[in-house]
Amino acid sequence: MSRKATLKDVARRAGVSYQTVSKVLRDQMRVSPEVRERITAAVAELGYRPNVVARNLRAKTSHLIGYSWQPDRQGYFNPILEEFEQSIVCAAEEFGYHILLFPQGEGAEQAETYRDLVITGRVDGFILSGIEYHDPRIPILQRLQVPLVAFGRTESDPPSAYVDVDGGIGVQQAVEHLVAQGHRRIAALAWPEYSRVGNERLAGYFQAMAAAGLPVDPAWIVRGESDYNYGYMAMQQFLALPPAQRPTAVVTMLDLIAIGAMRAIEERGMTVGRDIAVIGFDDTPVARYLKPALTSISQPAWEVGQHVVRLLVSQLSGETTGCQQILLPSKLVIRESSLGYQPAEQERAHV
Amino acid sequence: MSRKATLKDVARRAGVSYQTVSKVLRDQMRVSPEVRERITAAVAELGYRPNVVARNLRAKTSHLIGYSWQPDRQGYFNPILEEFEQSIVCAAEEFGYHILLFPQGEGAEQAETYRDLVITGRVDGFILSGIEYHDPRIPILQRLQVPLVAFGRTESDPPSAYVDVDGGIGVQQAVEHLVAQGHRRIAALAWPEYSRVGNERLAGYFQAMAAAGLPVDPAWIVRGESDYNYGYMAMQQFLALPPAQRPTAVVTMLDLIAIGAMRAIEERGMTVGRDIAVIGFDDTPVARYLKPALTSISQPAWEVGQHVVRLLVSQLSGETTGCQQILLPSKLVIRESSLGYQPAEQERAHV
DNA sequence: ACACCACAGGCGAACGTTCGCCTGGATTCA
DNA sequence: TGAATCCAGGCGAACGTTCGCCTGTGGTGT
Repeated sequence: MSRKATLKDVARRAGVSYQTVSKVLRDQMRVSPEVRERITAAVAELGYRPNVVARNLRAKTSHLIGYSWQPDRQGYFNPILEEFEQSIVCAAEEFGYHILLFPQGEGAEQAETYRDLVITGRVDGFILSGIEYHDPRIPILQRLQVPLVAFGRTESDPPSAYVDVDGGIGVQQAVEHLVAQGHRRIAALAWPEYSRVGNERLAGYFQAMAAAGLPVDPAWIVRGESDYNYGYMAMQQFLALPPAQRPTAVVTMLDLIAIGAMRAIEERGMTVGRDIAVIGFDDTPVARYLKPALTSISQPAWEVGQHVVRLLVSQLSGETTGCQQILLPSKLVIRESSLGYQPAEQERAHV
Repeated sequence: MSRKATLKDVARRAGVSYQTVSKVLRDQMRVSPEVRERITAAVAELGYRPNVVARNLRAKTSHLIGYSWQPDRQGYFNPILEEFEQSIVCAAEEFGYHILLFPQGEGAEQAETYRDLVITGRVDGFILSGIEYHDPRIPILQRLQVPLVAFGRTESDPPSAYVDVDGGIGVQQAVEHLVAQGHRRIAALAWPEYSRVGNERLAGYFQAMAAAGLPVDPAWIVRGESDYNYGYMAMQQFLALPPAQRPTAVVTMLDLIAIGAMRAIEERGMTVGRDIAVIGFDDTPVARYLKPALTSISQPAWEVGQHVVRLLVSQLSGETTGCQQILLPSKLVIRESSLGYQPAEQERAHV
């Protein structure tokens, strides 16, 4: 095995032309059982495996899928994307594809990167995550006419394929759950207005509040970035409100934000759950081990990955099958941080 | 741009042979300024980029690096590997390589996967993580004569390249820190004996205890897997020991284990830090946000990735440069969970 | 004026496949 | 028995590069 065996080596050993070997191995040709036997024997003896580079050159394909992902800010963790990545790798393998990772660059340089990967024939298609409004990657790739599937709703024209999690449903469930626990003043720690994902989730909040016939005080909606401090500061802001206006429950966009909020509550000498309920998002692995255990909204990241790959492979094999846009529900996971609510004195008087 | 431009297209436009274009673009040939100008103009107009598949076929290379990684058990999170992965992707790109992900299979099937990736010419080399004693992947790849660099110490013969974090140093620092805080009975929540990484870290513990002249009670060493429950149960076990034998500080192998231990302490009505100090490992992003904030040992995962890629690329370019084994130090990050120790009455009497 | 050399640039071949068409011998049918 | 049919298998070409060698021209030294 000093040199890798090629079709010609196998052919010489089997006493046929190398093209015949190629065809037989791919079941493209009927041959006598005897010849077939000689060929398979030669393949086994030489340990022959087709050279994918040569194959790809001929077929103008690479059987590689590019996965564009943005390196996380230091210290920010995203278990959802981690699970998603594992999912697409496993799914791709089943279809005979592999995942090529590349970091997402900035602006024009980024466009060049995509163009390069496509034009140089490195990848056959793309998977994108972290889709935001007017994501610049979509038009770039559409102009290159390369198949793509996004994890996240896209609003391009023509429409492009995507799979997304309906975060609104989870938030809606969360609000309903809080209402059932007796909460009436429910706040939301949202993301900035430019965040598509954040707005979709927030919509679930408004919908559920309206459905429950509860008013929404503008002071209950605070927007900020994905970090602990935002949750901490925003909760302090809530706690500074007069008791009658102060929310008794908070829905957040991220577990880390929820953790910040929980800390602010505790530092005020209050108890999370009993005094103020807190709900996170993503159901980070540690959520269940926090004290109190954090109620959170979990995303079916694995399923998303499976669907994404399935859609992309169907595009790559030329099938223009119907619906290329899939929405999966998120799901509320109830734990201690949203249980045990005991309204304060004046509250109970009101009810 | 309906069809991708090739060397021949550029050559036709520039009025030279396509081989000349190839050589000029790679600076392998001196040409008249005039011809060079015509060629670069043609390249720009056609948006030509060399087809990497064809190039790789000719050069018998793929410029792809395989990264073998084991899908995590559900709910287990490993921010270290996440950071490591991002690091190798970025570093590889700088050298003109890309990272190909593939899930690690089991046993014989696994060997077949590696063989396939190499023999079919898909990847030029491998990066491995999660190295354990007698890792089966090393001999497989060595037999295939394919360059590899591991994240984790290997003890193969002939030796193979690796980069690893010296976890022992961090544990040593942790113990020294605990001793400085006044602790004398320090326990260790270790990993099973088959864990190479665990044993290396535990060695740091023994070394530091010996250096401080402190005896180690066998009851203080407990072994278990990487989960919350192990930390929780083991700590309960410690708490059941008679006060004079009970450890006042615990060093663990993972933040999640430390979290379990903290919970057991709190449930017993004791205070982490003041009564019993707890130290984690990996410095997970949430560690600083726990209550109390968790002292932990951080690994320079990003640097490890940079070194791994550098070593691999040097192997791939045929350089047999000297030292191919690098050990980077881990570092103790002190937070509340190991501060504020106040020995109980009888302890102070002893001192 | 002749041999020599440097150098710009061309040309054929090779990398390992896959694809489409061709060939020649055996089989079938009238 | 002759022509039409079938089928196993061969052959040349192509995918887009890179590599090594060859050629022709212009300049230089004697």
